Amino acid sequence: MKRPSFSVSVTTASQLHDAIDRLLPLLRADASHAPAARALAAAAASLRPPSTLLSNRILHLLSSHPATLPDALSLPRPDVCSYNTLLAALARSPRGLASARALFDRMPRRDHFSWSAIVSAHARHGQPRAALALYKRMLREPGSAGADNEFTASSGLVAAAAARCVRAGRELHCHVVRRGIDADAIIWSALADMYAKCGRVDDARSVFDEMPVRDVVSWTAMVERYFDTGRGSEGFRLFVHMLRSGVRPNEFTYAGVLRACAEFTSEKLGRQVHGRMAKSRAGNSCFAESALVHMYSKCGDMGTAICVFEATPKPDLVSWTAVISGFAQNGQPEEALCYFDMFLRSGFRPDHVTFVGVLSACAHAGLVDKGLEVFHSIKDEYGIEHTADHYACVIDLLSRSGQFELAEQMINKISVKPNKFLWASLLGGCRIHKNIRLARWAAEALFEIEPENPATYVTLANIYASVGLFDEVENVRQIMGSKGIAKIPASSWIEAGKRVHVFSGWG
DNA sequence: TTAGGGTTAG
Repeated sequence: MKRPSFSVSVTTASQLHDAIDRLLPLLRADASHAPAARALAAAAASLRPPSTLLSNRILHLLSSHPATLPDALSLPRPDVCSYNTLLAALARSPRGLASARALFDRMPRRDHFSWSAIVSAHARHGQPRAALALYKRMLREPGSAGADNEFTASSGLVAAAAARCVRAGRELHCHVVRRGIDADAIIWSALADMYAKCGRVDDARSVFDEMPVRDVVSWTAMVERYFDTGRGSEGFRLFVHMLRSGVRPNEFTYAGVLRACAEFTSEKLGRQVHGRMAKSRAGNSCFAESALVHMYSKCGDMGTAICVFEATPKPDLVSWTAVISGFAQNGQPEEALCYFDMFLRSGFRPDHVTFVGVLSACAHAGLVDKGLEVFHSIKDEYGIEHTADHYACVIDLLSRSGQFELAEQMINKISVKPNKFLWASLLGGCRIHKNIRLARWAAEALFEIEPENPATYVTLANIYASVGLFDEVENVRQIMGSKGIAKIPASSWIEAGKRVHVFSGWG
């Protein structure tokens, strides 16, 4: 039985204000403080004379947790601030958009607090176009000419970013500059983010360069934008620039840069970053250390990866998953499964990512029964829905071992949309076991997803060649040529007697 | 004019 952590014995207005200050963070974190909040509300209601300020603060307190939000909604709303408080609370709750909008529409009066809350609510809840329309409506609304400020403008920018609408974003940018509301750091961050989300990384960089203040977060965000768009070298260059500017990286910066080192398999840079991390407090987070494990395993150095893991003081789910997946990807499935056992014995609960590692280990080790057992346990034992990646792994497992009947059955009753890894796994299995019918099926699906990927054509041609279907090989070659997918020198398709040799690469 | 609204890194 939990002891009540908060006792209500307050009578004066100032005692009530103090009590609200103390209770607010507690209630936010834990619904068990709901009775204390209700008691404060009762005490405030009996106070004479009544105070609008106090009742709005009570409203704020009660609306800060879903458990007490209904209490807040039943209280009187003396002024626009009361409405705004409830509006923001509804906008924060996962399915609260409709009720937030209904409240907004019923409000007797609206100010810039109300508009920024409703615009950002629509942007956050997947309705960015509606958010932009509301922003425009605000500008037209009689009597609200001065309503837009840096708060409403940044909500508008979030909406433009979410809608991937660079036209609206640029308009807002001009508007912000014209109105002179570009003075604070948040609006600059929102501007840079808007351009980046609209695919204009260079514009985001221009905004970044003009920012009046840049902190570690804005630097890290800008570096990440380069990585996310595949512009690794610019990202690394900006990271070095950041270090030279004297900005100290934190664990987010390190994790992002290491992830990029893994992606671009830049082991040398990764080791340098590791060296720097070792000297910094930020390097001590298990978050950054997981990124190190991931980087080393991506670069094929499981020895160092495991050293980093063993030295992590408190490895978490992500650290364990990085090790398990690392072993699986580096052709050491037994170690992967061994670490998975240790992980389970340490009392952790795997998540969907952990299972991708475990299943791919089973596939690499050819452990069909174990893999199927794990696959079924994901849903039956752990209550986790199967993802497209789980299916891809299990199809890999089945088709590598030639169990095409089961693989086909599974694909036909799959509960998610099959991804390219699933079809590529099936195609790979068909190559080993020379299954023409399913190879065609897989290749067709891959052509739909990635019409330009030469690997699919080459694999399919290889499969045809392996069973002597040379006309089909020629057919594939011609399709590739006609689509201009890759320049294939005729010498790459050498016909020697009755054998066609298909190279998997060309210069 | 106290209370309520806005951003960026995994």
